[in-house]
Amino acid sequence: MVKNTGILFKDFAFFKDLSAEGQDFLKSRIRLKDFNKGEILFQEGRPCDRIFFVQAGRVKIFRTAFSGREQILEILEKGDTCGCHTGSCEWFCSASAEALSRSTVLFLSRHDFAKLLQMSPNLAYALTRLLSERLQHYRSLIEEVSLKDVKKRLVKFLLNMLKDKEGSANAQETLFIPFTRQEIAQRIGAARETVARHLYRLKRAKLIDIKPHQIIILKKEALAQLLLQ
Amino acid sequence: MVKNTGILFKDFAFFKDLSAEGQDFLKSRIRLKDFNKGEILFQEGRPCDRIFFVQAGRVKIFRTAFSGREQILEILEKGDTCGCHTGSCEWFCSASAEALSRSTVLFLSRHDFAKLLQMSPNLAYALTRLLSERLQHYRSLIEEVSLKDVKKRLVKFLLNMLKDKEGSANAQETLFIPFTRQEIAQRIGAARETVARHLYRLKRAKLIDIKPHQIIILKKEALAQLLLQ
DNA sequence: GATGGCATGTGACGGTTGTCACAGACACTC
DNA sequence: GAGTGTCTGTGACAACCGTCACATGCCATC
Repeated sequence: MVKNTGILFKDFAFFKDLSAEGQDFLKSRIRLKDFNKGEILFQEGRPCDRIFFVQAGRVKIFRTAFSGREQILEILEKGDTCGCHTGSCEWFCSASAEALSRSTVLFLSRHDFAKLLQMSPNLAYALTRLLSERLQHYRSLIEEVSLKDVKKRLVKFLLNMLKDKEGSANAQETLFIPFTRQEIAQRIGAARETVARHLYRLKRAKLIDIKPHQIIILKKEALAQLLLQ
Repeated sequence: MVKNTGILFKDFAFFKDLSAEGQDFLKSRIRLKDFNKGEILFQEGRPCDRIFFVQAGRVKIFRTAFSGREQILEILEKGDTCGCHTGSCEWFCSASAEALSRSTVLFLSRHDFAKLLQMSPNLAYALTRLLSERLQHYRSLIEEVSLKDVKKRLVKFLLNMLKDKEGSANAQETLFIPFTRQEIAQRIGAARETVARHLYRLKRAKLIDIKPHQIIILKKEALAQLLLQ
């Protein structure tokens, strides 16, 4: 079932301080599973009996309204893990998860993870850091969705993608966008059409250029300026 | 400076598993401070060098937009603590905090708290739980602000207040509302006027009744029904 | 009892945004 | 190359909501 678990500690900074005992336990208990694009890892409201770690691919964590509209809470990539780590008090999934592309995921039962936490105090400490970072991300998302209009949220999204890219410091940068307009909309809490409209408004203002799967940032400073209004 | 620290372990379930060593350390390092209504505990963006625990009163954690509009992220009461607990990676406050009423707050420096975490593995474990719960709260808030209209958010707010009250199971319940309309609006991400309008719409529909500082839930089931649309 | 400050209710108005509908572009399969 | 499905842009429209403005009510303080 578990192929090349050696890779485990390379991909997950999270496990790097695990004791030898903890490593053995982890290796013996962890399970590997592949998901195709569109497959559901778990669903909001269902019993939550295991936690997972993304080894490859991209997984979206999201909430769905009765209307069918979705809000993406976060997108997990290699090395990331879901937020359902409490020892015992959280019995139901507080969100759903779906693979955005073919993904490889490591699973551990809640029970085993709790045991692992008890065995390795360092791990609990590392977890508090990880959860704290997630908390900050959520705080920003709340502020944006609640207090900023779609235009600002979109610009912030583009500038964040640029930051993550951390490439050359050119004034003109090409962003490869691995998301559909629909997915961008669901991330920033808007409708697909509204996102398309704002993108073209930015293009007409000559702040960006739009190519298939790409967005070229023409005036980074001017975009940043838009956020300060 | 620290009067009757004995009360510490009674009010904070969080510290109950602390080792004797940890207790001594905590008692020697913790500081107490009172805040009047409206006073700022810390401000977004400023260096974040200490964490705090609310012993009495109510403290709002919030974000402010350039426009001046606020979104309340959470309200801390007796026994609660702020979310800025990471050991070293979070140097700036990711939100602001203000006392909603006269409040007594315990302070610990970041450095001391990190030391305490290292000393007491149980504490780190308890902290992961606490952060996980906060994460869930944030997930709900994001969904509501992003996917629900003000009417639904308001009804959800009322029903949550009813749940927290955990009193008698009467069909007709009186809620004491310790918030101004403005504060309710800032909690659910809306404008003061919109909240007032929706409240009166609910009153005209005979689902609630409105008295000074009180809201009487007349038809709990019908209110819950509104959320399922 | 008069005054001022604050919380509140209400009307008018405009802007943003979601929804519906449809057409074009593109990739992929048969 | 035809057909199919998905992604995308765009127009029309209604509705929700925030903002401004103003009146009212309540309370505390003097």
